[in-house]
Amino acid sequence: MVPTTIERPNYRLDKLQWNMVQVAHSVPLFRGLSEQEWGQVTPLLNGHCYPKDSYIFFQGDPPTALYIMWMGRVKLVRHTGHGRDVVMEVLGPGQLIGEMAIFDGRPYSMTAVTLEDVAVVSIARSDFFSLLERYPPISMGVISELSRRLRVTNELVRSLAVDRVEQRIARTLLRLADLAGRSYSTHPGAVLIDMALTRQDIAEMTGTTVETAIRVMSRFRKSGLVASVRGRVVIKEPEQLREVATRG
Amino acid sequence: MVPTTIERPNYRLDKLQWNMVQVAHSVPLFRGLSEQEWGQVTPLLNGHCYPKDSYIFFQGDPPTALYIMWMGRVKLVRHTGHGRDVVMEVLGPGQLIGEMAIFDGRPYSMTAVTLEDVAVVSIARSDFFSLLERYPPISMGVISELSRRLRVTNELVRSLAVDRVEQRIARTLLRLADLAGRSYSTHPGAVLIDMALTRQDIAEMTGTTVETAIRVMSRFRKSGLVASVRGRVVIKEPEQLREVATRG
DNA sequence: CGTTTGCTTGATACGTATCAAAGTTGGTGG
DNA sequence: CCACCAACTTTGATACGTATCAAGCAAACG
Repeated sequence: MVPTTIERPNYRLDKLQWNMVQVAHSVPLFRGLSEQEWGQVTPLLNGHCYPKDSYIFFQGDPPTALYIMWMGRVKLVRHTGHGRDVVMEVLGPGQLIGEMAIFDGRPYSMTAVTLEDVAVVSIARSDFFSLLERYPPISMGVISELSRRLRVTNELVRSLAVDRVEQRIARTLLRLADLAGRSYSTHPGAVLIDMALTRQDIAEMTGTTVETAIRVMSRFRKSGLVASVRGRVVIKEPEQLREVATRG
Repeated sequence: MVPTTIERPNYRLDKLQWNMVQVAHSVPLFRGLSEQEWGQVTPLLNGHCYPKDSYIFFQGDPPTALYIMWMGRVKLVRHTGHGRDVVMEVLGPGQLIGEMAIFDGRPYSMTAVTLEDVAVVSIARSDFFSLLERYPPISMGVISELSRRLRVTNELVRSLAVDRVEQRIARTLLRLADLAGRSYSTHPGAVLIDMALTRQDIAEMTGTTVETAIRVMSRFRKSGLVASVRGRVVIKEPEQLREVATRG
């Protein structure tokens, strides 16, 4: 069986029709704007497509644009001196990329890497500022997204500070399941984490090494908690995994 | 020598005169407002004082007010099940406390504990929202503060994920020196971190145990990098400490 | 196909947590 | 002023978790 059907999203990126009105309607950031205001906003939006495993921007780049996820998922990676990168977050449709850098003008603090074929909408830095000034609901959207991010990151800090690798990985899997989970027919209650995810990724999300991530995942597999299907992780026993995540 | 002079700020909290106009002028959040707008804002502000080691709010409390630091410092503590608390951040004058909770209405995600005598200004949740809607510069201020916090927290995540305890503590000390450092006459170049700071605090800021924090600090002391003076840390050799922080 | 990329397992060393006990300091009240 | 108490600091012995180094294996890919 060729995995192509599961690897590729069900749209052809190169033929994607950019309907900015539709974009403006479905992106949370623009919720709260009136019909007329949408008319003002849409001309400022630019559509872009990126294939899997490509870079939207690099850590250290000057902040030129804010990106809004439209289709697919990206990971935000923080590079460190010694090849031990850290994945800070995985973002999906509707979420913002690069807001911090855009806002304070400092370079992007992370690299945005696509996990699959991705479509995004960008707004030039200067345009974004004029939107912020003119439309209070947009500020609200930004604040809301930043708050959410801060909460997620705080929880990550807590987990890194006090949890052991096993718990951190369990937590991460459950979080990813929330983000990209679909029910998986084989097992009742089983959840497929529907995104390309290497052990290296898991290691970088949990602040550990590939080998340790593999060992933990193997242990989970042998206990029947998870399984791997075509490079994707299936959580077979969400409840038991949750137990692992919370026993400390 | 009585330590009172160094323990207590140079103002008497109980006699603090709340001049809200002055507050509004010097808090970054209100920068960008006109004279007239200040007049609208100040009636919504309430002054509070807290002695050292008291709680402004607890993790889990319903979000009733946003606080703006005026004098002194607080730490934001995340409690975990097993007595291993995590200090997420130390905040000083001008910074916001509780914005996230206020914004999304979920309970405070951390406990705010005063590190010394503290004066804060509070705004009721509902009042804060009306300010946000009416005055775009305030939204900007909130976004700015959230961005800053997110950057700091991201760096903490990176550090917890890849650095060893020694480096994490070195980094933390340098960060605190930036925040609350004053030059210390004994040594040229030496910096006194002017806040009450137990080894327990250091441990909770770096995701380790008291014992390990103590061992590392002892090592630093024996190498002449730091010293302890009346419960306060002096960085005697900032450059060497920076070297420890960045070698990895 | 060969080559790359990701996965897996094992042996070993190192860092840090944990448990235990004693020393130090600042504050309190007699 | 001293004695005492509680909180904080220190040191040591030991166990455990995880990183590191080294190999081999499987699957994907041009």
